[in-house]
Amino acid sequence: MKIYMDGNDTVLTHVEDFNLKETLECGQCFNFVRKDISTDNSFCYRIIAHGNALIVEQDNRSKEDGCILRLYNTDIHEYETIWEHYFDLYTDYKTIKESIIKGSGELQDIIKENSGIRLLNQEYFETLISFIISQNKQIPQIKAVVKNISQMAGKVIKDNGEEVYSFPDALELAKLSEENIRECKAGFRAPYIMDAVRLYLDGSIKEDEFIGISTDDARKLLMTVKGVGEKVANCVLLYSLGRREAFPVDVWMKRIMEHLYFKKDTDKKVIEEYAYEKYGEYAGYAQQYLFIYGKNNLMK
DNA sequence: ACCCAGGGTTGCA
DNA sequence: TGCAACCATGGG
Repeated sequence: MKIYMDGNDTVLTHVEDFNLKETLECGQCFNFVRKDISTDNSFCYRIIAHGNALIVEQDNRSKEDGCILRLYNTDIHEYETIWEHYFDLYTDYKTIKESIIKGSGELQDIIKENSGIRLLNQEYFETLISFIISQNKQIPQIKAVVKNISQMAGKVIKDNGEEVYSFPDALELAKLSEENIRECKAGFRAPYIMDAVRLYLDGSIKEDEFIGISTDDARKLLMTVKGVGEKVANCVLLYSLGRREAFPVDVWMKRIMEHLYFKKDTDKKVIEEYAYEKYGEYAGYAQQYLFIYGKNNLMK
């Protein structure tokens, strides 16, 4: 990978195993919009993360040498402090993909076709609230609630001539009433969000509490929040706390794993443990490919 | 007028 | 421990 500045933009070339569309639209992230300047040859998105807004474009014309990414109005410092980590760009996906294919040949085609999916490293508090919102909702609705909450409690960010809003931190969110949160269309999840904010601010689930504890203990700690069960906790672990062995099992992952391996109705906890035995530290990555597999083969 | 959405809690056996 | 009703809201 090569990095240089072009005017106000940071440009990355020879980026391997990276696809912006696959990465954003696989259900791990809700704080982005596709920009209408996307074309057949390039995809352009605005992502809001870590208090910043980023317009990023992937040019798909140069596949042999890896892709080209343009981060608009972004200097190298911002790239290195925020986006390199966010996009998981220092992780070698070749090894990961080879390891998964070795144990699961049936995923080979899917991994080759979607070889650019990356696991993002998102902000912990935002991820926690977002996946509390996600329960029993579809992705467009989740995105709408995230946007509503940001507009109500976040900070204004001026980005390329437009005004957008950051996802509020815990102190900003704490200023809202449960009724305010309901107005954002959070529905019955509003008290769950209140509970998460309360526990975050009293320190019991802040980031530091997760340092040096096992993933099982981390999962249990997250599940002390009302409205956080196994699935939501695993999403938070996987997408924001760097626990790449976490394996969220939702209704679809249950169907997919039953279809591929169990051939019968199987408890979600059993599926999660099987995935950890089969994929180990790469279980979370495998989950992304499995989901695409299911989307292509089982969902209609 | 239904039914379901990448769930979780509560209540009741 | 297991199961199913219920939870707001929007879209098919």
